[in-house]
Amino acid sequence: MKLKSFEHFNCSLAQTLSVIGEHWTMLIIRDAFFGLRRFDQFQSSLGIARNVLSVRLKKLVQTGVLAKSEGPGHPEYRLTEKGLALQPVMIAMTHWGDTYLPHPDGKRLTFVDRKDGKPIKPVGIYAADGRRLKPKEIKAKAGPGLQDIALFERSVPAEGIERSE
Amino acid sequence: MKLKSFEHFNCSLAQTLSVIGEHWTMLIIRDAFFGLRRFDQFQSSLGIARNVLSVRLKKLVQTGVLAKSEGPGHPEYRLTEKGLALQPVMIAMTHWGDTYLPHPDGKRLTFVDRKDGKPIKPVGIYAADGRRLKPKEIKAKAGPGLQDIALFERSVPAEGIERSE
DNA sequence: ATAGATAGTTGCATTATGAAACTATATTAG
DNA sequence: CTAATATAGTTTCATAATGCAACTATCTAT
Repeated sequence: MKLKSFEHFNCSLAQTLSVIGEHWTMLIIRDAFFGLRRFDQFQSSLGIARNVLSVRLKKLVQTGVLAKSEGPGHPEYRLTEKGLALQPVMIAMTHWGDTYLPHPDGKRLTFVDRKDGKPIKPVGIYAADGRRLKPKEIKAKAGPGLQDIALFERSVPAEGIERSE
Repeated sequence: MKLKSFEHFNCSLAQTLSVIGEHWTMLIIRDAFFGLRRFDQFQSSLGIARNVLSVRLKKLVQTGVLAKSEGPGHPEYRLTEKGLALQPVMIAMTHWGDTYLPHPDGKRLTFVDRKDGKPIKPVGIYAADGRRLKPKEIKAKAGPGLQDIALFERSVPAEGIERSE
């Protein structure tokens, strides 16, 4: 009765969750984005149990999200390109929290373009021509990799994402 | 020794995770996006244990992500506006999985603009003028709600997101 | 070489999950 | 209206994951 893994789902979201979906993992990645690199930095920043941190870091290295420095000196963990690519996920989640679970005093963090200091465009879904799309203005289409289309087919005309015929 | 909650962190990402970060929760939300509404639909779609599903649904209703139908008839769970606003999170995660944990046969799903059927703009971070920004082209600035700036201050000059001076 | 700091590992108590059986409510068939 | 079935949970129990503290090992500085 192991904790059920999501890897068997043919679903990119489930695949992603199997890598970053465990307790603490996203917060470790956030810390890495903010420059933390060493075991004790993560540990004291998060208050995570050391054994759990150990397991999480190992898996993140194994899945290629973090790279562990080799050679002499204390180990350091840094985001790989694959890990850096999680930035939109992190910012989307942060933005949702800012909006729906806000701090009473106002925004905690703002993300700005380093070049000119202007805030980034709000996270969201945009059409090819740049229009901002609302949840129900989007459809999902099955691609070649969707073999087990059971769920997709079973879906009734959808709430938010209508399936394509 | 309860499972540690993230609510005490003054961090919008942690707040978000305290709502959607538990095992199974994001997949339930995905199913809701694809139109599933009833207990047994979620259960058989995911293969989740019924007691766990029960707990998850209760919490999602309590946090306002899902709304449970009242009155007679079998209960139905639907995304609220707050829940629909998780779409960018879901799509960002799906996109990352498509890119870095792909199915051998190709993309599983494509999201398209319902109006013209064209694929949406790739999920990412965009500058105010529309330029696509890479991870390291972004800085984080502390806002008024960031009272405990310990972590933020401790952060060394950052990997991916440089903190503002 | 020694002392302290950093990076883990080990062992144990508790909580959360997985699975199956059980109960309760709602719907359908007769 | 009643009986049968479907749906929506709850309960119980075994196991795995987490939290915590103590321990060991490795690295760094003096």
